[in-house]
Amino acid sequence: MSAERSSRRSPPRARGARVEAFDPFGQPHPAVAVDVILFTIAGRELRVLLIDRQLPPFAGHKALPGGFVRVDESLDEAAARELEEEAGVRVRWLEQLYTFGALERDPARRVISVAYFALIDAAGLAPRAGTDATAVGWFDVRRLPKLAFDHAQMIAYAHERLRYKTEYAPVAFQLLPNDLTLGQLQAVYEVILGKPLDKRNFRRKVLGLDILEPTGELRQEGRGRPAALYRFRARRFADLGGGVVLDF
Amino acid sequence: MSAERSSRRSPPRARGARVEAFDPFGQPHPAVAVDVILFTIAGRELRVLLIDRQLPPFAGHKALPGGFVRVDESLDEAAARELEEEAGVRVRWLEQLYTFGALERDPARRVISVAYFALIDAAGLAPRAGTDATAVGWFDVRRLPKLAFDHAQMIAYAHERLRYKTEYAPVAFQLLPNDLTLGQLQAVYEVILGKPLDKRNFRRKVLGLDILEPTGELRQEGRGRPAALYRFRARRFADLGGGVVLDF
DNA sequence: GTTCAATAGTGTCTATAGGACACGAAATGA
DNA sequence: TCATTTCGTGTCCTATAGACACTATTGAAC
Repeated sequence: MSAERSSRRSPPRARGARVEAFDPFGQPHPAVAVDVILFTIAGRELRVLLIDRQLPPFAGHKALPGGFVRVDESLDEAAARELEEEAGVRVRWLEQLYTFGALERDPARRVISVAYFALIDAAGLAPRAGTDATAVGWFDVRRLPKLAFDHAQMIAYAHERLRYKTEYAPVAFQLLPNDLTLGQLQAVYEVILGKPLDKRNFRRKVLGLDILEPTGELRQEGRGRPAALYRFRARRFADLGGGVVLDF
Repeated sequence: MSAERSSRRSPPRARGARVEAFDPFGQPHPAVAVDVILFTIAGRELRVLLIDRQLPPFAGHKALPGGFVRVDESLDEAAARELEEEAGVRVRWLEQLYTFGALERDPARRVISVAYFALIDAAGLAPRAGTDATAVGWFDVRRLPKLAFDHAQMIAYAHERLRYKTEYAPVAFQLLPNDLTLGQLQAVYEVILGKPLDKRNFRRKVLGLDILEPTGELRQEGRGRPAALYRFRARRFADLGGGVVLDF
């Protein structure tokens, strides 16, 4: 939701007053925001990026990065921009999740929020606080703090979509570096799905999909026998099953 | 789409001027609309409901029913209301499809549109023109006229979602009366999926789902041997796989 | 340098789901 | 009564996925 998150355009005002946007004919009108659920994998946990809200409503609560959509940018652009501004994170791929439009989801005014979700590999784990948000951090989706607005619902829905999508589309690769081992990949699947997988069945299936090519190199994964490295053969993200590829 | 569809709140104005909504701080702001893709089955075709636009932009074009979201209604309510006002159709069930937010999708101003889709059985085939729209009609999805805004894209996406959903959720029942024959049901599946299905495999699968109970009656379907009637055991729509149940 | 601990890598059997496939039964209309 | 239309039924085959256990290679500890 995101009301008043953009401090740039949200001067302090009286609490309790319901302030609305207006259409060209002077009628009150819902405002439009985007919120982004950004997942990563670390420590065998699925984590989501949250920021600290500074302004009411929900000042002091954790919230998803997000903010109002500008009139000169698309929804996809707004989501990518807010993620970069508020969390200092650039993503290659975004997918629209759902649009939340309940009347009282923002207690201060009527805001409709288009939720997006995105995935990032562990290398992007150190987000810098952006201009708008002071603190940024990663939280285990199974142990979330109290969240502003309906952000808990958004995260739950995003997690569900991620689970479904993992079953039929190669989205899990977004959570790993380009070169990866089958052990890493299986660990990612196990974290997302929340259950252990059989190693032999997993390898048979993944290798049968013909989306991995061996690099010929080996990698030492802690101790133990070194594992063969593979590279994800993304056909320009054509088979990610929807979503938006950001080209930069 | 849907800009200026609500004639009630859209007086004539100069062409070409880009009129925007404003947020509480005087900044230009996107407006929010809903559009509804309503499908039915008739004449072994999948048909979609379209209305005639009266006002620019795209005056004279066919368009989806839809309009601006009011500040005192949820998105779901707005979609149901517009469908009833513009097309005289009440539906029991709606599902949010996608939110379209490209900059130039409405040439007159910035409008973000939340698309919904809904299904209705053939008994609802005679929609009355509502207050806003003069003419309402059903069109074969394979042979659509030129459409306003990005409505052709919306319909294509809705059709795709309907196909996917048909494979795993019992949505097809929305397109048939309460009491139905397996022949009718198979015909609906064949129209949605666009391919013939094997009768014996179809019956084995559907009956194995345990969602149909025989009423014990027979129905004469034209000529030929009478068919057994079944009733869909909707567990309060709990297994429709998402969407909004409207209770009235 | 031997042993231990940790991870990598490999094949078979079985159960289930789904696709292909053809004919007799019951009704209507000519 | 005959031709036409739709209803209703069972078997085989194949593909997919789950269950299941052992050897190989490395680093660390002793």
